[in-house]
Amino acid sequence: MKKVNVRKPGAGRPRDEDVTRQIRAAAMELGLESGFDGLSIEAVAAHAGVGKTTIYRRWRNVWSIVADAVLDDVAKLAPLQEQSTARGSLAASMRLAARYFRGPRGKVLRALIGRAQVDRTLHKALIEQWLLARRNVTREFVRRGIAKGELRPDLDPDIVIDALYGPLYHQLLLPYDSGHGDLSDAYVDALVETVFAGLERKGE
Amino acid sequence: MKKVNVRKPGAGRPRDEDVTRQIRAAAMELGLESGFDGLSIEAVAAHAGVGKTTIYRRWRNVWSIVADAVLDDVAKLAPLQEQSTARGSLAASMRLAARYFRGPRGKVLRALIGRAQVDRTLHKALIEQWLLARRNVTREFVRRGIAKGELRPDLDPDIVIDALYGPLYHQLLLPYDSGHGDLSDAYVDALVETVFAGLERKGE
Amino acid sequence: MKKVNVRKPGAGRPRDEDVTRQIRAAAMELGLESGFDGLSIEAVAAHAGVGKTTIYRRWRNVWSIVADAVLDDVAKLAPLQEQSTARGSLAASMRLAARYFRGPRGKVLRALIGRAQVDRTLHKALIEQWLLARRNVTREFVRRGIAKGELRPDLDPDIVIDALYGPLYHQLLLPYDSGHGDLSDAYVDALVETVFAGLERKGE
Amino acid sequence: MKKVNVRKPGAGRPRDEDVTRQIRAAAMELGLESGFDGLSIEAVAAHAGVGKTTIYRRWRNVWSIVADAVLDDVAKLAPLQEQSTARGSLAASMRLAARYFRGPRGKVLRALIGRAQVDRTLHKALIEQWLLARRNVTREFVRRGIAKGELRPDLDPDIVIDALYGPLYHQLLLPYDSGHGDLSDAYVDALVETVFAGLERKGE
DNA sequence: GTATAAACGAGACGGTACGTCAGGTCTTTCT
DNA sequence: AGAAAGACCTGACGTACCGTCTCGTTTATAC
Repeated sequence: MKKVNVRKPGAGRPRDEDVTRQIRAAAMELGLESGFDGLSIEAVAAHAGVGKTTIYRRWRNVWSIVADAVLDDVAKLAPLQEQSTARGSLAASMRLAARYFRGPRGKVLRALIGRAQVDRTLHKALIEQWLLARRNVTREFVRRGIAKGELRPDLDPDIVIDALYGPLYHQLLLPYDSGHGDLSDAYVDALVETVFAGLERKGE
Repeated sequence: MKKVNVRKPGAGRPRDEDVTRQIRAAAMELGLESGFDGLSIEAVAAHAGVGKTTIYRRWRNVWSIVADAVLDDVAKLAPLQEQSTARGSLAASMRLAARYFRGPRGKVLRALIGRAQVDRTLHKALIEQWLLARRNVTREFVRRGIAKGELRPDLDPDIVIDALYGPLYHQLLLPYDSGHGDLSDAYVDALVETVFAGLERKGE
Repeated sequence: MKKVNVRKPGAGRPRDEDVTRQIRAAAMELGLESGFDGLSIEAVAAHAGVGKTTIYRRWRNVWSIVADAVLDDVAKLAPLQEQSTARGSLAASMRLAARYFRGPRGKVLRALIGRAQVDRTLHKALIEQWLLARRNVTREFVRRGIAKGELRPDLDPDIVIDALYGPLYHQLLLPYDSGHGDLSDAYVDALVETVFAGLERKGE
Repeated sequence: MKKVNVRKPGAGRPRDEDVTRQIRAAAMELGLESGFDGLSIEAVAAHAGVGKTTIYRRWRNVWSIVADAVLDDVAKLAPLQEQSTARGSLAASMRLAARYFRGPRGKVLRALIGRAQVDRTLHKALIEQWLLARRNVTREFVRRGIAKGELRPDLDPDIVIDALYGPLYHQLLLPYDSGHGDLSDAYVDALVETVFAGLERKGE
């Protein structure tokens, strides 16, 4: 999302990285306190003590700033966690994701996913830098589970992940408030249990 | 979402329902052809050949018009379908939902859910008039499945529905384009199969 | 300079003439106190307590406002004065013009003529509404002087007026500060005397 | 107008006079082809292939560049010409001035005088380097004419010059397009004739 | 029938933000 | 130390819409 600077070096004054950070911070701060809707370049510039041009030189619109700020530290904030079993890895990682969703950054992610429905570039960035970055790792959890005989051999990893994470995104974006709609660890555990065991009544 | 009209009736010229329909239509048309982002009251008014006041008299903002247009015909366009088994009912209804998501209205729903992340009123309307309206019926499918011994007796209906529909919304909003990311009937069927059977390898 | 409003009447809210006057006044006030250079639409709007659009709806740029304000009351402020002789009429009118040039409006006129050198529309407006409006009357003074035998019959009225008023504009725009460079009545009188009598030494 | 360079010589890299000339030329070229209004330092720098700083090091603003370019060659381009009689000297010099006014440089002079109405520094420069430079010489023409008995002994040289040159500037800045408004030689001759002979009908 | 009252189209109004341009300064590297 | 490049803050540009407010007109009920 950041403008790549391919240019013969040494020409002109270099971009000030401090300024870049200030802008990112200002955008997040303003967004979190007064809502990401109505977040304007003008306000961010003022709050960061920066000219508008300085912002436009780096990003094309407000959402790019926010996306930049969020996607920069995906890995740190909602990490994936491998354990000895596939079920363990998935459950642990889902709990961490749910925790992230519940926190203040969850609000930002919601706004970002929301805006992405109407902004192709952001949509692409989100899928590539957020979704697929995580899924590529998660798929391996599933594959290893299958290989080790833990999981059914005929499973499609992506469908498995959809069945587990889909509900999480659903609760993030459309929480219908029904007892466990708060993305609690209990909800995650119940969900994992349900999906792993299946819906059908066993035996006889 | 529509402004309630508390007034002694018969006084003054009545609202023209044709005008209301024209505005709704104009909003949808403009949104579908040039994107719901950037859809402005001014443009809708011009396209509908109507004064701005006439719109503000009925709705508080553009998104209310769109929500109104969409939520009006939820039941008709993505109906729920009961069959003899819970699995049958759920699978059939999910296929209809997926079809709706794939169609032109899916684009609108995406935009609406997106916008709702940042607009409390819309968020509430969407959950109540769209999500819960459907879920209340769907829950019965699950309950009857349990009652009939078709499904595990310890299931939480909401978690079941999350596990089945969550992936659908996930694919609607963040399609990561991986083979079956197109909300096809095949995807729905694979998903149903996976969730119903569970992930674990059955003992010997 | 004012936008002519040819439109079926009764359509829409009418322009507010008070607002128009406020804007004109604000422009003049700001210009006189802080210089017409650097006079911005934004400042005028702020000072008049008016939105920018409201200004753009009436004029295309700041100079049009000023021209509008000045040219509106040309006739009142630097009137032409007919007397019994051509010389009397010309001298009296020139004194009034000089007085106008000396006053606060002279500063505005200077700025306006200055700007006109670089703005075709303004140039045209100035010549038509200011210069020719006056000259058409002044020419009659000269013609009548010729008819009455007061002035040489072979004179070209325009050259006569140039010889008399040219110096006045010259002193307005490029005052070289040389004793009588202040557009005083004495200067006007000396000028009239010199031009009327001619430069040549009369043959004995 | 040029920044004077009082500095111990040999310290650092010397100013490149070629660069100075390029900038002057670029300013004139851009001004003549796309109007002196809207002439920007940025554009001049780009057109001259020069950094903005390099310009600011020499001049304080665009108009200083233009003034510099014009005033540099006043003497060459609109010279004063002494002849045997005062009338001859004045008429000849006025024709040369009129020719200059008509030419491409006249457009620049107009713009400069225009801008000077709103820019004190430029105003001062113009009066000193252009107007007074010429007038000091012209005054001698008049004085000698008086001394030789050619002209009335009671004349004020400045008023004489105003009466003759005033109309020229008037026609330059506010050409009202009336037959001879084109600063032609014929116009100059008619003007000289009129002013020298005076307006009054002679004797009997 | 004639008030009265609201809806309606048009468009003016005070605003906010947009994205761009230029101003003048500062900072870097190269000459 | 000069020069070219370009980042930086500032402030104005002219435009698009916002939501509110007149206007004159139309369309209904109620007196």
